[in-house]
Amino acid sequence: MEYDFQSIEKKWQRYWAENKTFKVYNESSKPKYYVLDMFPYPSGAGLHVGHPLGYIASDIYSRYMRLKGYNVLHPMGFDAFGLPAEQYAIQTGQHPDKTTEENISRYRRQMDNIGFSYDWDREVRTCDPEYYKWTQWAFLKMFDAYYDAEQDKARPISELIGKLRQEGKWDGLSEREKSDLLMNYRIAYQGETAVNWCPELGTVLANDEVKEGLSVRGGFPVEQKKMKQWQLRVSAYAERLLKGLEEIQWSDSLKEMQRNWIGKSEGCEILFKVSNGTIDYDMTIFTTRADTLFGVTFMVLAPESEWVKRLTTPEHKDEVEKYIAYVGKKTERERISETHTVTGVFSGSYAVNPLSGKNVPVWISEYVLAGYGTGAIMAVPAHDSRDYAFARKFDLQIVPLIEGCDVSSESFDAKEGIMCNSGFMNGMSVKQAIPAAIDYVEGHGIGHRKVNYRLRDAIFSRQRYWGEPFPIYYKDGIPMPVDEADLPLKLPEIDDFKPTEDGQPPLARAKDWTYKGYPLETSTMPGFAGSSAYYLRYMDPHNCDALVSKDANEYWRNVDLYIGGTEHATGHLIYSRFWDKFLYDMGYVCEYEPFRKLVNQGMIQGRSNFVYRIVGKNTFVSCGLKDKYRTTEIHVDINMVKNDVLDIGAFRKWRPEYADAEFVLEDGKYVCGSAVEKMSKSMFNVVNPDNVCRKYGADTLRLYEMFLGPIEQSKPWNTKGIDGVHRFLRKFWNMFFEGDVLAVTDNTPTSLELKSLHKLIGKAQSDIESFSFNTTVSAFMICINELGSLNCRERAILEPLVIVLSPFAPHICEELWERLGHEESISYASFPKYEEKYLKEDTFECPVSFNGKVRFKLTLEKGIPESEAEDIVLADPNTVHWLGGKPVRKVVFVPGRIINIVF
RNA sequence: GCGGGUAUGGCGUAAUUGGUAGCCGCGCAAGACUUAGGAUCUUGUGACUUCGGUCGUGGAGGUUCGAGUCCUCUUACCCGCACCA
Repeated sequence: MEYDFQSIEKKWQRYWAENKTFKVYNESSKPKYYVLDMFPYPSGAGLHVGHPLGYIASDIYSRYMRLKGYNVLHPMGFDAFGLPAEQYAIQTGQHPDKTTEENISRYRRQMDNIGFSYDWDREVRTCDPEYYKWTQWAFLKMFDAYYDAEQDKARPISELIGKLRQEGKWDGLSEREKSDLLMNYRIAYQGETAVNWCPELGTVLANDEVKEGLSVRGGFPVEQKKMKQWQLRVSAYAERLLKGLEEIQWSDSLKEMQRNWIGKSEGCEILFKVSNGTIDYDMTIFTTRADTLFGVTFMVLAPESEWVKRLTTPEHKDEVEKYIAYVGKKTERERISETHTVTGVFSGSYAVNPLSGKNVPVWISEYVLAGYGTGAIMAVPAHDSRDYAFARKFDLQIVPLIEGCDVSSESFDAKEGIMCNSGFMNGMSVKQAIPAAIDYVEGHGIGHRKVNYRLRDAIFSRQRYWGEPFPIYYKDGIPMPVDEADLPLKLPEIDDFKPTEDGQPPLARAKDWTYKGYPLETSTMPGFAGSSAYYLRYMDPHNCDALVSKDANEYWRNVDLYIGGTEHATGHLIYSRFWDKFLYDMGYVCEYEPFRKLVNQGMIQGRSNFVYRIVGKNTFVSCGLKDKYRTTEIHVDINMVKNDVLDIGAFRKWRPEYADAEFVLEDGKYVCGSAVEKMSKSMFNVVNPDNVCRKYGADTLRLYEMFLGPIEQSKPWNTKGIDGVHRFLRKFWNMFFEGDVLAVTDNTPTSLELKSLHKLIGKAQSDIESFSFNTTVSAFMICINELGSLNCRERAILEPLVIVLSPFAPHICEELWERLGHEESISYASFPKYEEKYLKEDTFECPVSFNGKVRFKLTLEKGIPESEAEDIVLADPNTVHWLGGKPVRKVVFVPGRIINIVF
């Protein structure tokens, strides 16, 4: 009987939708399991074969856990606010709402084609007012909270006001003073800092939205600018975000990425007396190398540091101002690319080294960052390469502090060796000197221990339209929260999505954008706002009274398995953990880590094809001959290329300018060049899963994507092996039929058949649980080959087989399940029990090798029970009694293993 | 520069976690059935070989009776961070 995957898949996709097979309830006697995918941003390009990789894996796991008897929450939604839809709106005037809606339905259609087992009744969309009501709600809660350092958690701001009142710092303040004071404490606060300003996008960006000085979305230059922005006090959670990593099952690399991003460094703050000749100040710097204090030969301030003004002496004023202006003009990108050019200027002031008492000059240089530490450093050129480069350029003194180190051509940065030139530290090793120096500094009142984090507060406002409006209005310029009862504060309609002529965000165009007669905030929230707590909303998506009810939250708790890409390592995955911890502090949720286990699926790269056009001509040269000409490489649509051979007819039709193109062929063919690149529309290398489904079916696509290799590995898409997987499914299908009739018997299976089945069950179980889906697929193929050659037709074998395969290839399995006479969906079946006893053989040979030379075989007699196998002594004492000079006592037979020799 | 990872046939990969290296699939070769094959089935397929064997998991050492797996050094590639004091 023919395996008609198209009608089978259509039939079951409809059946699942109509019967709500995968609807999941919050009440169940079963244990819960929560499997989550990172929800997609619905872009205009649609899904390509890379997207479903993680979705297929999570779907397999969900289906598997259902069969294992769990109540599985497996939802899907859309991260629908964001820049691309808005950029598109600006260009076309089309409302982002409309394009977003269209994109979502395309995504939905594509996902349905693959047969995912989502409970679509729980779908969330971040741009839906009923959803973003809770994003705004969380913001209000953060606005109304502060971080209590003593309890080490967030508390309502009313508690802080109580404390301030007791300390006499509250009563008598004006409204504005009160507001300004509280802004220094609120978790969500408005503050003026240097931000990443992207003029092209007309908005500020968070640190994780900027890479190499360019915006991640769009790749436009970004500059540093001081602006007043809404921010989230993520930095208050730095230590807890770091500690929490220890108890979650994420990959080491991902945890490491978060650790780096949080960037904890332990050191101390040290007070330096500085003087500009007329006034003396105390200036604080941060260092992790207090042991090098005796080698400090100059100080450096960041150009943006507030100390610059105070310490610039009149005779250096011109020069310093010129330098500051020069630095200020540079874009972030220029600053990064010119990292190795040393620039700086002398302020005219001097500082006193608190240990040696020597006067050292204070310089200003862009290599010191305003945002880290105190924006000022002590420079130890002998032991820091950056200070070294600076000292060499401006001819400053270099004092080595480690015996025998050579600083004639580079600094000695390693933390090893014996100290010298260092007063009381002389003779100590560096490892001893570091704590000794800190103790000394603390003991003499010139500084104190300090832990610094690289993690900054998250800039939370965007000067854009397509995002959540802030529930904030301004009463006489003082920011006030919108009443909770008035949420959601809906995004107003506007007719033009560009910023206003005077640089106001687009919301300033909205008519009547006011609340209680006062103007509302015109910025909107960033992309990560809506994605920070979406996993909580899935637990209770239709609740109008709470983000998630207490019952629902206590049942589902947190995500057991989260699958998604690494690209969110320092964005979403930090913010989401922060957001969750805040809600935990305030008692709204019961778990302080949102994602227990996280698996990163690798990227599926595209394989691009190129043609080579001779410069200035409309002639194209085949790849092997291209070196004989001056050519330019042009991406061609991979749909016009088969096995790297170009379909010339299709190419001529592709673009009008190629209609009369000419070709220089090799062996009568035009051979294209190829490369592995990111799958993207602009490189014409996108493989659409719809096409694969049409040609081979969703089950083949699912199996094939898993078969491609380990889930965490990145790999290029190639369709070469897909026929093999498809063939396997056809073979599987044919096992059930003789001609056009079902040929399944109720005979008792043979021991060989049972062995084959249980080998598969055992392997599938352990492999699925360790996410080795590629080896599971291999195991299926082996099993089907074995059973095929045994001409297996027994229901007792085939039925469990269908169940085991069903998480991977659900459509074909449902169809067979039904034909086997079952009325309920296979989702309600239970995973077959693995029975080791079927694997036992009557006789088996255990070859053992040692010394690389001698080999012998051990044969266990028929009928010897496993429990007695331990006591079997090797038959030939001359061969094995001595192994590497040690006597062999016994040989233990362990099922599934070859042999274990015990000495 | 710092951190993480990877390296196995022509290709994607596997190896019971220290125990017969190369499972499964692709590709390739031969054969069968065919008017035909980009269909299906069977068999073979790491290299060398004087057919006895020998060599073989990026490279060089080491531990071990035994190493793809553990340790040291080294090379190449991928990813992340990067004047973070």
